[in-house]
Order: sequence, then structure tokens, then C-alpha cells
Amino acid sequence: MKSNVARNASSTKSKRGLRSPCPVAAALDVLGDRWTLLVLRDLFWGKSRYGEFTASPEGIPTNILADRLVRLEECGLLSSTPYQDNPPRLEYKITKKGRELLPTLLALAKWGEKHFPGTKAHFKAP
Amino acid sequence: MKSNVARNASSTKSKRGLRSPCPVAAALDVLGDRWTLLVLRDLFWGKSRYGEFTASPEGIPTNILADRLVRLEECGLLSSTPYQDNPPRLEYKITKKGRELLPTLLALAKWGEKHFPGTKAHFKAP
DNA sequence: CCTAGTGTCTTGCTTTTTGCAAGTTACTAT
DNA sequence: ATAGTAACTTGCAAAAAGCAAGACACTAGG
Repeated sequence: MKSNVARNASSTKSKRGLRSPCPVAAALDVLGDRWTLLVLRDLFWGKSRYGEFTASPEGIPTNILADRLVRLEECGLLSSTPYQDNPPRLEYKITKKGRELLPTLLALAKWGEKHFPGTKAHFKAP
Repeated sequence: MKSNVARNASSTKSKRGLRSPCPVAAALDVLGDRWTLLVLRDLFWGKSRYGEFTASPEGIPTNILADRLVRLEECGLLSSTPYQDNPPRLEYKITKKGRELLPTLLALAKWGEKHFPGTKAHFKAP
């Protein structure tokens, strides 16, 4: 069963050089969409398997999840390891590089809590 | 000259309630694309007019810029005031709510500088 | 042996968004 | 009258998002 990399080789926007000398722009080439930081959030929460990600309250579509997991591994923000051979199945873990996004997620969560009453973050404080 | 709100009433994804009780998800409904945080960065840098935004190194397309300025004002992250009457022209300023995203931008910039060598942030440190 | 269930994807398709490039407007300057 | 300017809008093609169903390779149970 093939990966979906062939379906939309969409990461061309950061495959060739940076579009800007700004680190925010470079970071957003990886993170700037609705779902990527949410997948990272779930990894921070300790989720590691497909069903755990899809069970999150936002209801990520499975083709989007598959795409983001591939891209995040390509960018070195998560790593995958098989946990079963028949059928082959992967679990995902955040990497050191990915963990270094925690300040960004915490800052975003704090801003979100302040400006979207009724929302509540559930990060484990360091 | 009409606004482009009619062209794509696209903020329906956050017009009706939150898609999730998570503040990160709520924040990403506003910020989760490639350009929005870059426009905010430019506002932090003190840019306020159209030509200043388009002069940034990323080369934001003007229809995207127009769209994001409208949405950011709708969300209360910037305010616009006329600086000329003939023809009518607006300049944009970040609001308090928008300034409260500075920790997020700084965290993102720091992560980007570390992982994209050659990039350099230019924020005024508080 | 057959059927149902499961988890992890892929696929087909429609809708939405992105973004290119050119055009429009209402002015000012010469 | 013409050219230039700033701030957009527009038409269109391409890309991405996302719905819903399907495929696969197993396991469990009768």
C-alpha cells in the first residue's frame, strides 16, 4: 500500500530554498495551515496512533491526517515506528525538533484561551 | 470601490461556533494559513500601508493581502483609519488583541531561526 | 470455512482557496 | 491630454481541502 506522496507533491513550496530570510515565514511554510499544529498538539498529549488523532474533537479528515503525518516526518518533527507487522502499522512520536515547538503552542493556547472564552488548554506544564 | 467580502465569504469556518473546545484550534481558525501571521509581523514592524506590506520579501499577492486585512479587522486584530480622502485610502494598525500575539510570533521566530539557518528575525524586543 | 469487525490508509470527486496577471478606479503631476 | 500612482478587484487556472466511500490485511467468533 503506497504512501500518498504521489497524490499531491504539494511541499514544493518549501522544497526549493526559502521564500524569505524571515524565520517566521520559513516556519509557516511548514506549519501554516489549520491542521499541522493540531497534529503536533496531539503528539504532545501523548497520542501516537491513527485512531487517537481522528478521535480528537476537531474531526480531522483521514486524508488530511495521512498527508500531515507524512509531511511532519519529512520535516523531522515526528518519527514513525512500526508497532505491528500484520498488517503493518505505524505509531508516531514527536522528535526533539518537534518538542521545540512547545513554546509556540503554549503561546497560541494562552492567546486562544483569552480570546475564545470556553476553550481550555490541556498541556502538561513543564 | 467595494470590499471583497462578497467574493468569498470564507470565514464561515469560524462564524458559527467553535469547532473544538481547544484554544489552539480556535486560534488556528483565525491564524492557520501561510499569510496571516506574516501580515501581523509586518504590523509589528510598523508597516501600515498597502505598498509596505507588498514590499515584504515574501511578495504577498494583492488579492490575498486585501482578504487578510479585511479578516484581521473583522477579528479585531487590526484597525483601519483613512489617511486620505481622494481617493479614499486606509492605513492599518495592530490592536491590543493583535499585540497579544507577540509571544506566539517570537516563539515561532525563535524556532525558525534555529531550524532554518540563514533566517534572522527583526522584532523589536520588548 | 464463512462472516463481521477493525485500523489504517487510499481514492474519486466536489468545493474552496490560492495565487497569477491583468484590469479598474480616482486621483495627482506634467 | 497623458502618464503615473496606490489600492484594490477580477477572471481564471491550479492547488488544496475535505466528504464519503472503498480497499486491504488482518483477527475474532460461530
